[in-house]
Amino acid sequence: MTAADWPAGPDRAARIRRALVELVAEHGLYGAVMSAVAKRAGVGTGTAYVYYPSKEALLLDAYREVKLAIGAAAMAGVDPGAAPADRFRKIWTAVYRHLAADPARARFLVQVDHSPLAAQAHELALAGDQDPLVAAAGSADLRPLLADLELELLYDLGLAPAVRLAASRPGLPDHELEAVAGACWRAITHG
Amino acid sequence: MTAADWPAGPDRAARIRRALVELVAEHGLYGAVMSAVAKRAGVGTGTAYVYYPSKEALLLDAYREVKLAIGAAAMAGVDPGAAPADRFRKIWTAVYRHLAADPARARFLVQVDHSPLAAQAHELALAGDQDPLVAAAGSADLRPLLADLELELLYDLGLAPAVRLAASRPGLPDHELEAVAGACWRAITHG
DNA sequence: AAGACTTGAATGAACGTTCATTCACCAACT
DNA sequence: AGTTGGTGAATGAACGTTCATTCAAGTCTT
Repeated sequence: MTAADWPAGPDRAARIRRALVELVAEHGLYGAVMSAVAKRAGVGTGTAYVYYPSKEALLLDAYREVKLAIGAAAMAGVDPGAAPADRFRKIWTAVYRHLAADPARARFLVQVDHSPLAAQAHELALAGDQDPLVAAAGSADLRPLLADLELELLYDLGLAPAVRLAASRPGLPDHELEAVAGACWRAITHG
Repeated sequence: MTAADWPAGPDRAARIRRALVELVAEHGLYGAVMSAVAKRAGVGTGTAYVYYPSKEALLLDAYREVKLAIGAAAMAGVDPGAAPADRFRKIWTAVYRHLAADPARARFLVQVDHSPLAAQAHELALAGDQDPLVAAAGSADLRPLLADLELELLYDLGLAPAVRLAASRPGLPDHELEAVAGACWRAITHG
């Protein structure tokens, strides 16, 4: 490895997670083969197993990382004093823009969310929580506005469309974003 | 084979498709192993290959079948003279109810729709078309009301929530259904 | 040269697919 | 009616491949 290569790779685990995310986005959960993940990360096959005990553990950790980044992006720049509807729109568009800038993450997320790993992944993501909807739904001024539906359902109708949209159409113009965000807000609130 | 067994199995291919749908719903696209599919269908492993050249072909045909059934259920009992918003609500709730009565189909659909097979599956499903949204979106009185978004996006915001809802919450009461259906309608129409 | 880390060929389990064989069924012939 | 022979759907053990995982050997660093 020369100086032109990665700078002695400060975080190999991060590169491995990133490679997994990209390959899952490109070839699906099955198509993302460990040897290919390692190759794209620029490490040997066995190195992945130095950092993770199994492919599943790697998948779950990559999921957690992506979710965490979304949570941070969603919450950055949200004014806690703003009206609930405005806060929601800010969060929604922040999620979309964050993922649209990196569609591989969006596609990765969508695939994991609809796979049998979803249950474990959600549980794990909620544990250390930073999930934007969970945090937002907890606030006292928002909760009475929300329809009486399970959190999972609120997520599916409210924020998940931003994720799927970023996965399939990363280049929507602002006015369409606002329109869809507004529709999602109406979907999760009463009447 | 006695009279108590399957009635001379008029359609083994149908039983194989059904077994696949159930196993994908239970264990995911990967977890649905051909030998298990055959066992659940009550046939030998090789029999699946008498009817289908590959697992992928079987998956796509099962997808087509499920989509076709949804299309039929969605369109049955829709009054072509009704107002567009009412037609949409009828279709939406029909899709939900059809799948909620058989959540395995809903879960199967969701998994395929978010897998790398989605592109092929959609193409194939649109070919023989019976897709409710495509048919509905084509009608002259509805189209001008719809937001200027791609068909795929209209589907994801309009009808797909009914599918996902049926997959995750097959027992929603009528008034919640109406609320969500209304939200979906607002999402795909202007302003 | 000892230690710590990295590697990718080797491993064994599991998968999709094949194919030699079976056998239920039917038609033809006696 | 009973017997024979032909047919092809059905079968499941076996095949070749692929994959996650392991580990003996190599390469740096100190």
